[in-house]
Amino acid sequence: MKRIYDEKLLNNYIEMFRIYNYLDGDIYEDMNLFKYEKGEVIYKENDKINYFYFLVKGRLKIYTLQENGKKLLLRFNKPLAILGDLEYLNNYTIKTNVESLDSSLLIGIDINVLREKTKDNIKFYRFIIKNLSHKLYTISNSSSINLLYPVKNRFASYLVSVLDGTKKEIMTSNYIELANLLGTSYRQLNRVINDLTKKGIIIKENKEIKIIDYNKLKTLSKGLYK
Amino acid sequence: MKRIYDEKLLNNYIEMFRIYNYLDGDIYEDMNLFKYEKGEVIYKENDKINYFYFLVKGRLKIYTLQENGKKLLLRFNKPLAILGDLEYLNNYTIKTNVESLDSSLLIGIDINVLREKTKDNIKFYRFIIKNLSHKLYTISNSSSINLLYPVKNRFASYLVSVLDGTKKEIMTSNYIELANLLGTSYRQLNRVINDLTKKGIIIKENKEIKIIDYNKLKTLSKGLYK
DNA sequence: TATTTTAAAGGACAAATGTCATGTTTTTTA
DNA sequence: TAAAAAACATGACATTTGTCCTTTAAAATA
Repeated sequence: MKRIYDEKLLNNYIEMFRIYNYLDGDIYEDMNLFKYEKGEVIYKENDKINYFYFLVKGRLKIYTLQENGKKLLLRFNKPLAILGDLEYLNNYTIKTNVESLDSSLLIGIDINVLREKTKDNIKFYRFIIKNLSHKLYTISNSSSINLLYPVKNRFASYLVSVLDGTKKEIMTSNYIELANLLGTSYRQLNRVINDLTKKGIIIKENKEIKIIDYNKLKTLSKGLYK
Repeated sequence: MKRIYDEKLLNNYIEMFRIYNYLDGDIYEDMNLFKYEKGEVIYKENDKINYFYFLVKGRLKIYTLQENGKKLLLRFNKPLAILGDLEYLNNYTIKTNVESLDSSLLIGIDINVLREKTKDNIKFYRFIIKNLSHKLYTISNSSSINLLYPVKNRFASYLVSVLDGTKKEIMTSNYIELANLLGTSYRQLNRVINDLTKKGIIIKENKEIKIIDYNKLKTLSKGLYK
């Protein structure tokens, strides 16, 4: 982690994501731009929270570690995401690990300063509520899906949800990670991929998964993840 | 559902749960007391939301229905719980079913009136944020637990979490429902109960599960659910 | 380039879980 | 109280998933 002393860049991002819509006044002087490199950890489970962040560039991986050593990827974040909303009013310790997937830029504000300076800022509160609601909405959904459907359906859902209509192939950075994301083992993911390949629904090519039969995939996905 | 015209009772509950800590002024005239009987549905998935509720008496069951007909109990609610916080600022349709477990009393406020009258009420916003944070915190936790641990551990966790230190037996209203709550089948829950019984950890007696060896149960639960 | 490391693929077997069926017990209700 | 319905219990078998291991392919590095 490295602090970036670049007032102009900071202001660019404030402008780009219209952060002035949620925050105002003298809070800007407390904003610091931080750069996290690939693999660097931003939040660590069970730590006390020091900074509230806006992710303005790069991608983050959010996951939990379990006592049995297993790791569960909860989601990815891309700009504009916020970190620390859960801990903003309640004094929880951090409960998920956040790691930078590539070189990321975050605007950080000391959480106590933020609490103090926004304690009457209804715009910011509204922003926080919308963010929390969205996260809750998303996780409620994926949580029940994960529990009730076998990996085959969850994987199909995942594929459908990362496709954007036009694109018909998916870069998989790493199958082990993908297996974690789906809460399963690499072995099982492999079986499922083979199964879908045999059935002519997908094809694996280099590091890509190509969709052959989108309709069948859609059927398998049962409209999950939406 | 029946509206209860009892100003005094309503005021009792407002007093009992200190609702004046979160709301104030002329919103009280918009509060209605509703009574829901056992089995009655308060929120139905995909419906538009009309009322925001405070649960002041009784217990509620929160669950989702999946396309394959399976049902997943997300949690139980007891007073003081709130319904509609997720939909308060975002215009989502309702995404979980809420059903009364016994005869329940709820204070309901027309959601649009509430939105209008609390749009500058930072106390209420703070209350909502705390509630959303708590729900998110809880569900993140249980969600990863459900995915990563077998039913045996989840069931042990469940038992530990519903015990309150002194009590050593648990009323199970219904094993099918309990199986749903844990996201498994009745058959599998039964196997697990038999297994724990054989190992001398619990005993099933009438409609109760008695804890024999709390320490072993605690070990099995791995401190999950907290 | 040669060597080492990491990722990928899949066989073999065991554990966890689900579905279905059938019999028993308990509860509800006519 | 007798009949019907609901809850409970469990065997048999199939499916899903995990663990462990070996081989091969690809990528990173000395």
